[in-house]
Amino acid sequence: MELPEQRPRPPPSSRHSPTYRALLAAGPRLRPLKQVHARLVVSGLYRSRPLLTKLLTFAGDAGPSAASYARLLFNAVTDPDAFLFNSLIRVSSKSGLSAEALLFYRRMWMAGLPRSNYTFTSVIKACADLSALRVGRVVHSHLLVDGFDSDCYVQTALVALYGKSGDIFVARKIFDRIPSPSLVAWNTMISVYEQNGLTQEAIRVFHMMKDVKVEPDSATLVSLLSACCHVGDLHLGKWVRNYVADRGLDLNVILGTSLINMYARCGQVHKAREVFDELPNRNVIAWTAMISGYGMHGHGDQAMELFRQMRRCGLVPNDVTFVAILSACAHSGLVSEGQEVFECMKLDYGLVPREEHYVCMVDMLGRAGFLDEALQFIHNSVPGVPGPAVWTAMLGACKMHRDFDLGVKVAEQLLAVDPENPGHYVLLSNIYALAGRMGRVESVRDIMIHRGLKKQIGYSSVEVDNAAHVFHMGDTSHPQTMAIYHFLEQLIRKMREVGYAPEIDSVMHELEEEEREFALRFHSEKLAIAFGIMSTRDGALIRVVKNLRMCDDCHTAIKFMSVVASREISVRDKHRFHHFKDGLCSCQDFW
DNA sequence: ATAGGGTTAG
Repeated sequence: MELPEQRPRPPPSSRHSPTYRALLAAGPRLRPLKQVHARLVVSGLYRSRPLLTKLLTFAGDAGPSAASYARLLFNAVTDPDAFLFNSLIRVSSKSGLSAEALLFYRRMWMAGLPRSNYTFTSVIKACADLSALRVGRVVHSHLLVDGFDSDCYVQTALVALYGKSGDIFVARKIFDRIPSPSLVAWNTMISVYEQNGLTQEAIRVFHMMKDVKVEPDSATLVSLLSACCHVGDLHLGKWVRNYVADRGLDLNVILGTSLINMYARCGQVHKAREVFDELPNRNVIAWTAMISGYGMHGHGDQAMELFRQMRRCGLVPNDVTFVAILSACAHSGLVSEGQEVFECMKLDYGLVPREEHYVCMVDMLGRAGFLDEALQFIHNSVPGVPGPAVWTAMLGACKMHRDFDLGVKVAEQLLAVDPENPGHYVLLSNIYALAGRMGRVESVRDIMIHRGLKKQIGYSSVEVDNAAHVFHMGDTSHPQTMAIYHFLEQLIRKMREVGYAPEIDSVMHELEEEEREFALRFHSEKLAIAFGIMSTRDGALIRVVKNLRMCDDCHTAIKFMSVVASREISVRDKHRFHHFKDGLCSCQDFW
């Protein structure tokens, strides 16, 4: 009987020399590579450029620690050629050593070696990772001189470079010049829009891509899901979910994590959990996403349970995981649990708390009403000068528990630490108003006008007829504007009849007195909800996503809306979900 | 015989 030949890997092409075959068999694994390296040196083949280049690229792909080994290989060569430089530049930028990649590009140029499209893709990627637009433009001019501007790989890299540096118009211009963009080029353009906050444009480009029959892959879908998160487009999110299932696409951990995040941020935390349970491979990031999802919905106990389970499974939580779990504790009033977690972070995992962790702790103590403890924590436990985020959390607690005198002191601290942020002036002004110090309100307003500081622009989006509709404060751009305002007026009248009284104090201070109530009535979330109620069938859930934190008045008003319109209304603000039903909010007013 | 572009968690 003939025995099958025992071979661990398929045989590399027999045209290759034994040494080259050994190299291919080693692959991007450090130990086998070093063995082949030794063999090269012993057999005197070390001067072979192709062998050396292949060795170097494999070394570069062999994990983060291998980059220095690749460097070592390169430095042993006295007269490196263009191929070897290209490999080294690529390896450097891939391992996050972008600045070194640029230095090697310079050395290559000084050595008088010819640059190719291969050179440029790697160098441009290095520039993109550094957001080094000025250097990037110089490199761009080099490639124009050398005539590589119609190479599709180079064009795609340029789109990413300009996109990452924030110059989306140039990115789009380059993209539009690509005759028939590849899947990767489409993905790059979509992600550029998404990363720059132009969600609607990202979705539009995705539809253009579908129109020209380019099949999306998992990278496309990951960007698309991120877009769904931004505007709360659950319909599109579900479409992605079905697309993955119908095509039998591999539910890899990145795509799976994006789906978990999408469901959680679109208000369907149980669906997020379903995806989480289905995921074949779960890493720390997937666990963190799920924990954070529970936290956002005020399910601190479930977040804690998952955190414990994660540790039992032997996974190592990282600093981001701790932000998620601490924030979950803060939003659910789990003070002693949170304090334990904070200690565990330092003792069991040797992590050094960052500002965000301190913010969570202050937030947690403050929300729960332990204002003195929170202040003490700032003074005793936060190292160095506490940053603006710490004071903002403290200020939120002062407002929530109506200690306006302390609030004023905290807000003044906040402004002292970061005098450039317009949002901080608004906070200071609001707390002065709440403390009844109207003279101060006026002077803060004058300072803002004098220094030309503007508030961040708020928006809310609501899903109607399977599409996200975006509203700004006092928005009149919607085709049904008149009807929406009329409907909202009527709604507010009914709300007043059952006891709603607008809280004028919540209005941004820079408006004139008579404008205040008007502005309050037309905050973007109120417009979005009015449009949602008038455009959907009785009893349908209204889902709104807002980019900023809701104001006090809106929070109260929406409770009344849920009563007079008999609707459940879910609002995701900057920090968490608010689920309004029968005049109550799921956050139990702890927000 | 040698080298390519895009994607994830607060």
